[in-house]
Amino acid sequence: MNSPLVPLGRPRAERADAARNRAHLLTTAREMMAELGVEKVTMDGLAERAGLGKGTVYRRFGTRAGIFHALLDDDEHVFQEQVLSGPPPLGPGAEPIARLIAYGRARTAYLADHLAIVRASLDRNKPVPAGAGATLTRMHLRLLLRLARPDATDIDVDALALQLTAALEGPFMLYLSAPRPEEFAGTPVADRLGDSWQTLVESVCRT
Amino acid sequence: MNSPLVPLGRPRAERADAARNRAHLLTTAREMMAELGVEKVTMDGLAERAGLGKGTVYRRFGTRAGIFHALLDDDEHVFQEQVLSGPPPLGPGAEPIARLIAYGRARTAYLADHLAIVRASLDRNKPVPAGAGATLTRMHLRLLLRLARPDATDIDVDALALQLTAALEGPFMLYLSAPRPEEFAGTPVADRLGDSWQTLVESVCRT
DNA sequence: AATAGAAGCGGGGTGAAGTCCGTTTATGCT
DNA sequence: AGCATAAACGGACTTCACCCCGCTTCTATT
Repeated sequence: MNSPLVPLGRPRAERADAARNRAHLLTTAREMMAELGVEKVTMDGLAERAGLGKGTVYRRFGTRAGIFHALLDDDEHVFQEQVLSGPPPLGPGAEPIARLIAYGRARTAYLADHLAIVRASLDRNKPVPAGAGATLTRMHLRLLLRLARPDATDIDVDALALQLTAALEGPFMLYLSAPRPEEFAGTPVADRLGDSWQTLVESVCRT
Repeated sequence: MNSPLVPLGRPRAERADAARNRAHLLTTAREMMAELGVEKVTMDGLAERAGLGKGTVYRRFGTRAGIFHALLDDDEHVFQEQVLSGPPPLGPGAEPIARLIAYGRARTAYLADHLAIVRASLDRNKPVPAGAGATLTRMHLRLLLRLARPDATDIDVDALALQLTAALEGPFMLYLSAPRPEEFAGTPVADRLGDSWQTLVESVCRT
């Protein structure tokens, strides 16, 4: 018989060699990034250095942005974990407003730390920054806004969440020029944006 | 003698043939955009259709994004004019808060109208959206914020202006997917963002 | 009107992203 | 172990943005 009636919940697991290659490509990409800078990580170069064909690279990651997206994924996951089930005020348990502020600060720091990769993971063809970060931010802000202003029937939570998402992530994605990636992490700029975020949230949530 | 000691305040005016070619290229670009969509406007294609060399296109516009930037320029100029010397509340003469709200609504409408071109004018290499829009927005918001909250020594006007700029323009640049450009102009989405902007500004400027 | 020299022009060249498709290989079944 | 098959692989190919540089044309000057 066909052993399991529902043999494969999903298409089937990734083949072992494929998984190996994915890991290897990611490692190689990180090396190249460290050595040459983000700009110099090309698909051809990566494939060659990894000793694989270009087709393979594309099969695994789809696009150049996809590689950086994958690179981000681990860290993004850790971040998400802390938001969803870490200690307050970032995680659950604190007042919504405190959580909003904490989220903004944490996200600001995260973006500052990952600036180069985040930029590289933007795909100029697809408008929406692929899966990860922005969507999480938007969902989370919407949730917290609703909690913070449960009464407010007058405000458009979806639109506001979208705008605050942009306010939080936009400066890094669009408006701050960063010749040297390390220029933001741990510098006043990130702090100022964090402080300013707090002011913004406090204003918006004042009843 | 060399007639004028400071013969030319600027490098010298654009040569007549160059100006003609620029205009022709812009016209052709508009045609191609209307006919084929933004994506299909390639540098080679544009040059060929205009009956000019690729080199010429590059000399005139520098980069692909530069073309769309130029296409935007006229409208951007009109917009700027209205902000700097049009009738209130968009132009000078109204209360700062009213002007902030009016600016946001006008800018939202503008971006919705020009979505496709604005997107195309983003240069994935240069982080800062080239000259025009964003900088104007940022400057203007900063100015108005200072006027609206002259007392506030506690808030970081620069950072806040940056975040509000992102809140205003970010949704169009990054987060709204627009398979059909006309989907936004004049639809609830733009209105909702405009309304939401008003709420945001009112919150931030409440003393 | 002639002229010098700056500004403009053209199109072949380069590097990188992304596609295609014939070949190879892992995997689950017998 | 042997086999069938879907998945993975590789690398040539296409397309596109952008560069380079020798040649041409405009325009200010005399």
